[in-house]
Amino acid sequence: MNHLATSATPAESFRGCTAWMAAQPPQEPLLAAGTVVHFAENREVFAEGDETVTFFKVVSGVVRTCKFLGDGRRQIEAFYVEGDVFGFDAGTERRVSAETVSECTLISYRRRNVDNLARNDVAVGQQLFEMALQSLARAQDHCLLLGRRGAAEKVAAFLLDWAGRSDAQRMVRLAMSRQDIGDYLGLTIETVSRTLSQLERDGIIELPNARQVRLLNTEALEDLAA
Amino acid sequence: MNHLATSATPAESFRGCTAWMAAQPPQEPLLAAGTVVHFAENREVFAEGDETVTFFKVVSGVVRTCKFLGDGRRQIEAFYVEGDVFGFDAGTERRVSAETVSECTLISYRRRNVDNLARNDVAVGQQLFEMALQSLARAQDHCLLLGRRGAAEKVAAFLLDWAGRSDAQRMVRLAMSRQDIGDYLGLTIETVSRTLSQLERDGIIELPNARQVRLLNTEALEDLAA
DNA sequence: CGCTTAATTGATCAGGGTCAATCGTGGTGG
DNA sequence: CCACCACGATTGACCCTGATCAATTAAGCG
Repeated sequence: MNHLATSATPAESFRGCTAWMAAQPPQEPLLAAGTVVHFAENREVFAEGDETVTFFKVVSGVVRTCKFLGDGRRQIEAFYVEGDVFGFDAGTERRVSAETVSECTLISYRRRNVDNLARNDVAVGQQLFEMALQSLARAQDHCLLLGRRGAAEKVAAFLLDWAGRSDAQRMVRLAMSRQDIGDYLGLTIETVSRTLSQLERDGIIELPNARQVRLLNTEALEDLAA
Repeated sequence: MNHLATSATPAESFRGCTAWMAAQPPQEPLLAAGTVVHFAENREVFAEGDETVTFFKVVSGVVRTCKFLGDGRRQIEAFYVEGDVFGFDAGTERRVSAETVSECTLISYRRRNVDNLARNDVAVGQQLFEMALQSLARAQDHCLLLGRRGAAEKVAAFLLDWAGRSDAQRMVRLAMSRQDIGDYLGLTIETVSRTLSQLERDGIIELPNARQVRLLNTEALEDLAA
């Protein structure tokens, strides 16, 4: 069932030093306390079906959450980068798996501790709620992408999304493989590759190497992403 | 922009009697007060871009939430039936539109009133949070469906989903048109229709009429939905 | 420097979309 | 009461996008 390197036990990648961030700004009481954990590339953070006892904030690296079909087909729900929070789930059981795309440093929060926090501070509950709605909005956008867009539109939207997260907006560094991109967009690696090549031939992007994309004509991309 | 009958102003369909449900069970303090509103079939409840001031609970009828692309392509995010709550949104602006599939009775709640409630009662915040996570889980399942499943799998999953909501689980009554089903599953009406016909030819379902489906072989459906 | 794995490119195929004709049904009015 | 109409659903013929299968190239890495 597990398609990842199985050598990564939680214990191995765990660097369990509790991080008390006393200097945390007051608008983030929620994140005042947590445990720093470290993962190598392509490791499982948690799996669908696991009991939900923690959630995470990304300090560095990129995380993907995904679901699997019986025959191995995979749908990546979302990518999370520095500052993003993931690992909320309805009920007590994980509805998605989470895996590291690159080497990652995360902060792990015990759900129960945060529940206690929320009991004492309504603002914390408010903040949790907002983060859940944020995830919901992303998932809804993703549905539109998956259900109603063609390959070129999907890839264009994907590039623009990552350009937005990148500081040097013209040069996008992709942390993930073509397989990851395909599984996020509901395409095969071949189609992703061909579409990128076509965009390059059209002079809309440039591909110095497989993991870097220079956006030459953002407007054309936006037209495609419509 | 508005593809629906434009004759339905909020005022028209509004039957603004405040509903104080004193006998409401204690586990639902959130829903203790609201305003009953009534809508005809195929009317807009709210539109993408509207300011978010309310959310809704379905008393009777079916509601769809959806997003549109510039050229009219539509993706239905979810259907809501009796007891479901919809209309949460991150920020102050609607990210989806909501429309009635059938004639509907809803209860409308002012966000602000509920915020006040939540300030006094942590359990209310908790409940809001759970409902948001519920929506998130549904959206994630939907992404997997849209991104990684074929037409037959999509239709089978759809039928099973509605069989679950129906009391007479063998006989599923579809409240929505083929167009709605297509826009939910990321298919055309023709493909939906063809797939249903094929399932009937295979002896898996029976179609007494366009809006009713009898499930003859649930197991085969579940195999398809995998 | 060869080995392994990821990415690209090409040839072919199939699932689902598009366009168009027909069928069915429910509503309306003569 | 029934003929007609309008609209939704079904069915058929054909096409196109993206998947599949296969070969080649490129890029880390020991």
